[in-house]
Amino acid sequence: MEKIDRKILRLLADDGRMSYTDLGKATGLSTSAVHQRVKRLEERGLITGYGASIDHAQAGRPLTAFISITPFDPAAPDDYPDRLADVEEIESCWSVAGDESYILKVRVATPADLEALLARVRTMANVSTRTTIVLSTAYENRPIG
Amino acid sequence: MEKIDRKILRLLADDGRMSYTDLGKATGLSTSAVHQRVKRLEERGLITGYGASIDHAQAGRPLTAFISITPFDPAAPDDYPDRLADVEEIESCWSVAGDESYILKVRVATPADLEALLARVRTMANVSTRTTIVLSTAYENRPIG
DNA sequence: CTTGAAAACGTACGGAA
DNA sequence: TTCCGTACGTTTTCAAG
Repeated sequence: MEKIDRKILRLLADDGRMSYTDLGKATGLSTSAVHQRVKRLEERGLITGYGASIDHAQAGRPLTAFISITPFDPAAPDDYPDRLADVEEIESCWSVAGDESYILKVRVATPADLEALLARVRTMANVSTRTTIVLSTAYENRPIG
Repeated sequence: MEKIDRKILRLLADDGRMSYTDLGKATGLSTSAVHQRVKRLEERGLITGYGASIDHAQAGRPLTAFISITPFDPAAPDDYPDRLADVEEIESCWSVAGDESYILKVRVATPADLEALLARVRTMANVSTRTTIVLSTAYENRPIG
């Protein structure tokens, strides 16, 4: 991939609403040229979508936590993401190599909600859990060069 | 906060480029009414920004990892986020309550890059590290209702 | 919240380097 | 190919009611 495309990705990661006009000025291309490049980046799947960043604390979910899960039954099928997909408190789900099998990132309103969520996760997925509470977020989802 | 604002947040989290026209149709408001609401949500800091989601694997950083860090000196000042802010491989930095003090989420191209990054983090911050490699991302930064 | 009007933007297409 | 200019419809934006 090319230098200008990288720059476009960086700019759009930083401000997904930047106009093609401004993208053009920033890259030294015409509006239509950047437009074509962005469309191509979308088609090739390099840009997977656009989203707004929400202040979840202000939006009613001030408590963030990581839940690491370990299956009770080592022979159990690895379909945790599917089984947990409907749990809206779960923001992210990674399969990992390490002490545990999966890591979930969750957002809830109160400790009581976290407790209830943990109970749900444990019974839905038949796993043991280890929870790490987030005290503060220094930065999150920074655009990466 | 109100039901319609919640809906707007959800829609924009899902598609940060949705037009005010479409937001209006989805919420039953006029274009300018949603426009005003969105601007107010931005001013109040509920919407902190807009971004494009990048396929980092395709963009040259296929390897994601979590690095948990523990200070060697328990009396050391808690300025790790600042000290590490210039390290572009670090996408997120959380202060946590648990076995460790901070969790970093990083993206690199190769295991060798991860090795070099770990060395940098250890010396820059005078910490010990525990690394968890991400095998696959089931979902990440899902919009939360 | 609505209307309304001007400016800016997205988008498609033909042609040039 | 990739890029540029033009042209048209749509969207954004900002008053004022």
